[in-house]
Amino acid sequence: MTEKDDFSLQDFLPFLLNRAAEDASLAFQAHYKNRYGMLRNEWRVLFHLGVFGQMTAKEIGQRAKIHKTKISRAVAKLAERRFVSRSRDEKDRRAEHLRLTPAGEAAYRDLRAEAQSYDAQLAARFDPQEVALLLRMLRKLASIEEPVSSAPERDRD
Amino acid sequence: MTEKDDFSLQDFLPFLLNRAAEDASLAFQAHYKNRYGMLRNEWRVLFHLGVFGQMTAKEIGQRAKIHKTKISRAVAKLAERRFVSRSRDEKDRRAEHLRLTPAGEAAYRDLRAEAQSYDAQLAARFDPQEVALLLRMLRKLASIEEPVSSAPERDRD
DNA sequence: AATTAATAGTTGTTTTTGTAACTAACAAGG
DNA sequence: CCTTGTTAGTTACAAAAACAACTATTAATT
Repeated sequence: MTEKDDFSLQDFLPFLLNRAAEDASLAFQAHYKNRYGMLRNEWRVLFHLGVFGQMTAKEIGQRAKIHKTKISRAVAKLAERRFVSRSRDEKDRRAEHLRLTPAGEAAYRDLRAEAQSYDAQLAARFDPQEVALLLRMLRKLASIEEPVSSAPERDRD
Repeated sequence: MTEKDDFSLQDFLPFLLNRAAEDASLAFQAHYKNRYGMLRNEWRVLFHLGVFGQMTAKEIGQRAKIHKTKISRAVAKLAERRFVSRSRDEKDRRAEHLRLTPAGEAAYRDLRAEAQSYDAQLAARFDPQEVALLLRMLRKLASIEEPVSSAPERDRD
């Protein structure tokens, strides 16, 4: 319609990123929410443990940039549902090592499969090299270091 | 770190998009939050009114894909602070036309300037044609129609 | 060793959000 | 008109997030 000036909301990156994130998350959200009653931070913690194996809450927080309060509550919920188990570090008894239980592993594998197929579905809407660029740009915006798989990244899976 | 399988969180679009959106929104958020005590939905409503002029809550909701409840609360807050004024539609007395007050216009212009300079700052981290592609992809993911430039305008909804 | 500072994680309290039920106005069919 | 259905917007209540204060343990300073 008639815009009053040259500013366009649809070109404003923070706005667009939030909208795209919301829309793109919706379908996946339904899975972890309906199937496992998980919250956003819970699947994030679950996935970090699934991908990286044993970690402390602090390490998850650093890697995912999630505040310790959120991690703590997400872990409490996951532990209550026997998806993660905790064990104190003997050297530093403040720290707690977290890992998935077999039930947690199962949930992770299930959701990971969903994630992969959903991701493929999203990516299929674009050319592969466009997707690669999108990922690189998003990682840069999110201050996530590039995966150091091999030489300068070119292709992914 | 040693990943246990071929799944990578940093390549998972919903995750990446959320992370990028959070990070990219942080600096701008500080402005509307600290300067005007606004919430996310409040600046969205303010911007829609600033960009498009008079609108009803329903129209804002459709355009921004924000639920009417959120709009209602955001408008109530903005009206309370005398940033927007409301007037009933005489033909349909359910509908309410919203518009910015002079104070609202001033806040909008101020925040718009912030938005533009912040956006330019973000965009400067990439090549212009990369940014254009990013915007196009994000709009597609967010189901936002392309801004009318070459193609004839298409009326939806 | 005693004091102070720092760190890992938790808990409590206040805001914000999400969901659904609600009111008021209009619309259509009988 | 009168029922039934729809729409615009609000409100109430439950769920979740944000922020800050707290405990327990370790590290640093004197």
